[in-house]
Amino acid sequence: MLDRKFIVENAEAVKVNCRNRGVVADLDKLLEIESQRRAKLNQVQELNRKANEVAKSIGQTKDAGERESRKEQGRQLREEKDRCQADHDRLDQEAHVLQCAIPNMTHPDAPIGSGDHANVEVRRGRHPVRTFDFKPQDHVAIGERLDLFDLEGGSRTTGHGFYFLRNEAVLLELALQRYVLGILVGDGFTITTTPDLAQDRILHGIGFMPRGPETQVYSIENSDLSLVGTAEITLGGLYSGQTLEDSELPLKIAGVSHCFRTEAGAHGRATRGIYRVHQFTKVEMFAYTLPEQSDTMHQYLCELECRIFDGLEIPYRVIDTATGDLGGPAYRKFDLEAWMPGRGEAGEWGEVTSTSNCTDYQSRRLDTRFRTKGEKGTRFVHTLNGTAVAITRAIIAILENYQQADGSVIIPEALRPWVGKDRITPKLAGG
RNA sequence: GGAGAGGUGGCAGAGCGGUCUAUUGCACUGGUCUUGAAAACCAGAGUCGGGGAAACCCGACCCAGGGUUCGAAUCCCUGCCUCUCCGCCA
Repeated sequence: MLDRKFIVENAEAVKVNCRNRGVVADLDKLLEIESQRRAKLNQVQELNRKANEVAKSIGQTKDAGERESRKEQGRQLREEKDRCQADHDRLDQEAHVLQCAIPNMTHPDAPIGSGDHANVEVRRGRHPVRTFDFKPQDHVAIGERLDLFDLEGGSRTTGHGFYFLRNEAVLLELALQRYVLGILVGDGFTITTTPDLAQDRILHGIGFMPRGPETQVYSIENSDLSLVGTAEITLGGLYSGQTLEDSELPLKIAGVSHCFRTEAGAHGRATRGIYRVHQFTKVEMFAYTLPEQSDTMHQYLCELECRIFDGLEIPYRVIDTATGDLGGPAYRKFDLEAWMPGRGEAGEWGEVTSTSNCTDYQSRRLDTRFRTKGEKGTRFVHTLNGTAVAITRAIIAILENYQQADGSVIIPEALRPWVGKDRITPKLAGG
């Protein structure tokens, strides 16, 4: 969320930003409520001051009658204060709801607009799109032929959108994790495995909406817990309420977790196979930085994602996401879209990773601050997140790009140490 | 799961209804002294919010949330967390 004082002082810029992002927010109402709240706050503080004064004087008063009359005065002041406080709290709550609906400000270089045409391709991966001398198949057909997924089994036990990985696909999942973790450790990340559940207030802070008809996540009944849609939630919540030292920033953490998403309202061609599923494994990168470091860190995370896919020798392009497609917390977002030759009529780009700079939007709600030595007070850290690897999407990219005319799939060299073979071939019938 | 102990400033650790504006020590910052440093001495110092050009003033904060009271770090209730012991378990 944005700072309330900032909103009041920059109302016009905030309005323009909402318009660019296609967000409807009642800013005028917020400004009105906020000014009422300020007035109430002053009343509360004044009444408190008076009541404190009275309470203090009673201890020093010897005369019994005088004490009684002061007590009565104190009682009345506190009662009046409580009424004002209740008014204030109600206004504060109202303002908070409106405030939460306002998206982050936007990086000046982010393209303005919405839809695919507005997004800008900023670079391509090192490996060009491969040309096939046969009609490439999609991952569903490849997986079926090589016995790599059981979609029906997932559907039977759990429901549509769930799956079993089988055979080499399991090894691929583990190999991908091991491959990126090696890179991340080498780059100074602290690697972690995270809880797959988090408290609703943490989900809120990150920008998710647990519970309610619009929710993107699954919630646990009779608790304040939800399954995480990404480790961004737990990694971002990790220092909630904490004050870090400026000397320990930037902090680079990676987390391996399962991701659970309801994907409410997402249907169509792209739901085929394991492209859009309700559960998958992901290695997520997260960074806490000083405000002046976040732009550089964002570029770095994007380059790291590129390095990971270049290392897998998969063609991709990088997209600078336009304002209309940015989620609420993001100040700027880059997506990596891998070439998926089996998709659509003649192949399509499909999102495989994404990295966002959320500036202080999340840290303000989660109350994650930093202290600068020699400086008074604290400031909010900047938070950034990026996908190191989302297993299912990466598997799709591998299978479709590495498929061979004979029906086999070559294992990317970078993964062979952990898969233990260089090619997936059809299983022998009856084997 | 059972029993017990405890959560107070960066850390250690007092306070048990109004002299708390939270004692004290260590660490920290500035100053005096010194060629420099150490020691000693003096002073200062938290966070959030409100007001102010500023000096500064005001409110809130002793794990969290409720309650009692004119007044709560202190008393009562609930929750969370930590530690010790026992049981159980991968």
